[in-house]
Amino acid sequence: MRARQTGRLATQPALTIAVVLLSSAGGKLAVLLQRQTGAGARDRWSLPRDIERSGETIERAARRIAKGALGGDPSWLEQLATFNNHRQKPTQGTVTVAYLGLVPGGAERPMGSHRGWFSLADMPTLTLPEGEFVAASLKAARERMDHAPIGFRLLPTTFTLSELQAVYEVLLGRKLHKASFRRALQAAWLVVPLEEWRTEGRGRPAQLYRYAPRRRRISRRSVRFDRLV
Amino acid sequence: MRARQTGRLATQPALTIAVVLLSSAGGKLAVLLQRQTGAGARDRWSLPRDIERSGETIERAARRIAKGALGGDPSWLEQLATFNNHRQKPTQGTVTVAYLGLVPGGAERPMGSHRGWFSLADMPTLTLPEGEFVAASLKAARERMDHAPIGFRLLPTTFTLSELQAVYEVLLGRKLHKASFRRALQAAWLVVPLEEWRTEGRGRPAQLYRYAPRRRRISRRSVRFDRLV
DNA sequence: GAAATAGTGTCTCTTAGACACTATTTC
DNA sequence: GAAATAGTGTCTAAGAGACACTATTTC
Repeated sequence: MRARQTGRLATQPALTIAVVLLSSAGGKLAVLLQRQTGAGARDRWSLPRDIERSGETIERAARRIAKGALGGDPSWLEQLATFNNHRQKPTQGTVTVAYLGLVPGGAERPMGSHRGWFSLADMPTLTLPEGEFVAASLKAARERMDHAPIGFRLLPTTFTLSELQAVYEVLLGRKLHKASFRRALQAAWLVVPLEEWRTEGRGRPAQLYRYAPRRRRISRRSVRFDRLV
Repeated sequence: MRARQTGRLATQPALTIAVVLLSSAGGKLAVLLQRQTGAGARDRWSLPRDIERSGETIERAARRIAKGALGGDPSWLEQLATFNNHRQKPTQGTVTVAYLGLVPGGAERPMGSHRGWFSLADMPTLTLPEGEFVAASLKAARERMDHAPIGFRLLPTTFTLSELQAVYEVLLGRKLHKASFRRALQAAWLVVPLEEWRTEGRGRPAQLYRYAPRRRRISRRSVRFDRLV
């Protein structure tokens, strides 16, 4: 039952780990792409990815890849799913574990010529599997946004409530009611106001807030049949 | 960059796929376990599992394993996550993809001596990784219950509303209000009543229902901060 | 002052949950 | 009739969204 000495029948190439790094920039979601480096690499953008190293956990490999692409740690890292490319014959047997990483946005780094943030709307065409990873990451972010503080991980440590609302509007795909949004936020005891204000062009300066969940309300959630597909 | 001919450095054993099959029985959730067969197998219960076969999709492998354990297809099959057992030295490098399968309950099959349904409360001790798979499957079922018809997949095609409510109460971990539960169900247009009734011991017979989602209400869902941990 | 953005008070409509019932069965 | 389960009508309190404001900035 063990792998043959030839190493062909019951073995397969080491796992590939790909990381979809999402951030918010200017009211939109952005994904980090990089040009493939090395000799035989074609000149196209792709997700940060690498092969798992010997003795390394999948989780640690994902963190290493994210760190290598960002220069720092993401604020959130979570496994998405495992795919195998059964479509393409040449890469038959390739198994990729996709991860979702969230990066505090707002800083708008340019990131150089071989690496950059691309708005999801105007993104270069990726390979079919990589496109699926990005789609899966969006789906996951939207599904988990009310179980995990996804919105807060996409923003820097201090933010305005309008910025927070904009992130949630992008994730939900629709406009939210301002007063209602703030009431719900206040009732959940998730943010604390700072004694700082930020002026952004015209208009009244907005107060800055920090994510600091305080009281853990016993979430007496009911069944939500209305969200079923 | 390709695997060496020796097949040791950049390769690893084929993927293992494990399937957590959940069902509802008597107001409780049950998981399907089987005794390991074959020569070197120790006499303990474990999840249905197997190695991915050459050229087989992970998804198809999971379906094959589920079918082998059940004798039929599960009503729901979904990838949970991919784990590697970094704790145990001998199995270093073992990568397991865990799947969640839902099985229509109510039939209460005994399933023989080397295979059976175990209530989650009084389940034999599993290995550490397999225990994690079961825990992850419960977590996933609970998290996705309002995005996917988890409750309906755990019940046979016809069921009473009390049975449905009991399933959701197990998933939520708390009692639900009967009138409120039925109102929400009716508003979502998810079930249709049949002209059949079932008598269960004492009490008024219950009308049977069938899962048949009709009108797709435009789910104008708002942000739910109250569910954040 | 105009335009733009931040932030709030009040009203209404929906809905979850409580309460109290009625209905139909077995014993 | 008692006990048990199914199923419903009504009230209340909470919350989401609409509307209409006030507040503070730049131009």
